[in-house]
Amino acid sequence: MLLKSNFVTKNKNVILYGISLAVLLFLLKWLELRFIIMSHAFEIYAGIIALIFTGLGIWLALRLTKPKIKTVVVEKEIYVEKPENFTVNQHELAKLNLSKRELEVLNLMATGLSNQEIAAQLFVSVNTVKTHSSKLFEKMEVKRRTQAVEMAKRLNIIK
Amino acid sequence: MLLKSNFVTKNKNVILYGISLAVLLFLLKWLELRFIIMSHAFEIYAGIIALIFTGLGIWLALRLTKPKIKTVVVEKEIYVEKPENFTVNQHELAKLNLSKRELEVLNLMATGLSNQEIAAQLFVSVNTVKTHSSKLFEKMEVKRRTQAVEMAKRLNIIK
DNA sequence: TTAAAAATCACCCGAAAGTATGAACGATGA
DNA sequence: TCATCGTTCATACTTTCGGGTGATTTTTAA
Repeated sequence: MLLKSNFVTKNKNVILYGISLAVLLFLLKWLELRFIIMSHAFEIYAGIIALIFTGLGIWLALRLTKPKIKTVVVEKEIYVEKPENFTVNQHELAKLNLSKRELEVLNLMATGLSNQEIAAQLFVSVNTVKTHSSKLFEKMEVKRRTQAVEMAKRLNIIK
Repeated sequence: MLLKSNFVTKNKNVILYGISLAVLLFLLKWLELRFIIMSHAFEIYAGIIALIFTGLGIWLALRLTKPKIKTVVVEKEIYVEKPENFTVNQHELAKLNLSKRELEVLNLMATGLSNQEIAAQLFVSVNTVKTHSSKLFEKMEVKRRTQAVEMAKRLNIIK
């Protein structure tokens, strides 16, 4: 049942064409009887056939052509929780011209460590840390470690 | 010249149809001469006309109609880093149980301001700012402003 | 209405932070 | 080779920060 229905659906156009053909042949037979005896009736008859079948062809073509499939890709944005794709802004970092050690101190500062703790981490004296921090404040043109950290995070030079 | 060329281009299909028609009529006339005397030749003739003009109709339709376009929308998921739609983590903020003023001080601290500057911003004395900061350090269980700011940013309670 | 919490301010003190200056040493590069 | 820069450290000094304590006033909630 379903198969038959499917067959009908699939061949709908072919069946319609067949029926149309049958109807037209009947019509033509009738026309033949009416015009066959008239002079020049044949040319008229041929013209009518031509017109009708041209129309039929057009109709068929419109039915049977498969539509072109145009694929439109719509980008759907999915917001992800800040993935760890942090990349250092090398340009800004370069502009600041910080030394390796100064940058280390800056990073440790950003974690909230005191000079004492930073000194312990780097195995140097507190005075050294102070020197580094003073120089990096100067280079960054800030007055406090909090400002330095804020700026560094804003410029994406530390995570 | 250009106008004429444009005209030709625009009506190319119509002209082609005209020419096809002329050729076909000539062909039909010839066929008429050959088959008119044969028995049942007329049915064959009509069939040929029908076939040819059906083909012509199909050809015409394919030429003259705009191609059908079926648009298929495909959603492509692209992952975007959460834009600056910073939202305060109310849950974490509530857990800390900070007062309005303490949160204000915390926010100003995060911008790198000193207690002196914060006091000026809030039109209170430095001592008041100190009191607020001390209490918020206690609530956040940190020892320094830098730690407080680091924690606050990590917990998404300040921008 | 009354108690608790928040906000305000003051004073003191020690710790931490930051400035200034100088010095020593090694690496780097013109 | 000489100058520069980075790193290290020290001393001395000032400023800022943070803890502790206490007090007053306002706001909020029970």
